[in-house]
Amino acid sequence: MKLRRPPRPTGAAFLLAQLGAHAADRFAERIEGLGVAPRHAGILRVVATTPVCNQRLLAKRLGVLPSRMVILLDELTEKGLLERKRSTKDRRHSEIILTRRGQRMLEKLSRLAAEHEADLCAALTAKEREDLAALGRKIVHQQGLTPDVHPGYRKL
Amino acid sequence: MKLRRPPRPTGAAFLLAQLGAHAADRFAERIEGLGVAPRHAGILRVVATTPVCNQRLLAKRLGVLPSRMVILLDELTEKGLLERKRSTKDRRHSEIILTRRGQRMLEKLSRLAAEHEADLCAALTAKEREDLAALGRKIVHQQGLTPDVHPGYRKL
DNA sequence: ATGCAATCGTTCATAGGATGAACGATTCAT
DNA sequence: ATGAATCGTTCATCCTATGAACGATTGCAT
Repeated sequence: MKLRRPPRPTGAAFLLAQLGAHAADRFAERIEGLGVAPRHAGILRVVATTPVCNQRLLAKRLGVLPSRMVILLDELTEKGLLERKRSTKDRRHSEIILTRRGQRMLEKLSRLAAEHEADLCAALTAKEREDLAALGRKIVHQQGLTPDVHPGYRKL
Repeated sequence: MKLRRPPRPTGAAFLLAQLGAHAADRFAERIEGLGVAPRHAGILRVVATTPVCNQRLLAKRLGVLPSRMVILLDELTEKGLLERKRSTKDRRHSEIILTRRGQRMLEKLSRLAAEHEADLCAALTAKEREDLAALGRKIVHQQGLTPDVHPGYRKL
């Protein structure tokens, strides 16, 4: 396929979008065997780092509608990775807690994430990786994004 | 919301996915007023830089099923941005060509992309932007991604 | 030349995620 | 005590993704 060159070299914004989609896809493939999808992984991550955690909070933090969060938590509950515990003080809330199995799953996910990172950045030296992360963090901060959370993993 | 700190600082892979989704969302918002979605923009871009261009080629290059491409091209044709011209030599193919209007749309998109880039990288100096882009290009190359194309813009 | 496989664009059916309205149960405020 | 607000949940609806199948057309082998 013959191509005319695009007028300008590819900008940083386009590269970020391209690489982000690629990274998300590859991560999804990598954890597929564990029986959970990236969106589940994100939930487990937030639940583990949020002491008192209800569904409303989770939904808002992950940028998902509460009605959707119900389904995702149903799936995770069915897999035995977390439990809903009705609060005794305010029986409208249900506290979300990780099961032992959920904690083990989170550890596995952590290992796979490290492998994922290594593969994705195979072209970079250790210093370059840190430079890239530092630049990324600058943008995340200036753009007002919540660290360690991102919306819209695609697929599954 | 009180949070325990995640065990490790955020890795480059996660940052890329987070920033990529953010960049894609912001770009989608920015071009919304033009009446086209990011996936349309991607198609126009490829059509403009591919001299002889049929639907099969487009679909493969953009990672979309041919059946989906039919619909996307229908939408762009309805907006008068491109035309399907049956090849006289092989009447199975239809050559996709940009209309004048499509070219003007592409120019507008180009301007908005530049603004988008400026806003997204507002936290970085010119040199930092170039460093970021250079690191990104290294990864794109090593990962075997097609330059200037990325799959799966989300939304609209 | 004829028949067979392959190619291209297209239609169709199906499954799944996103979105927002509405509801029951419960708690809070006045 | 009554009405507003909160939380989890159900439901209906829209849009997208996915792949099977089809008609039209062409290339190839015999």
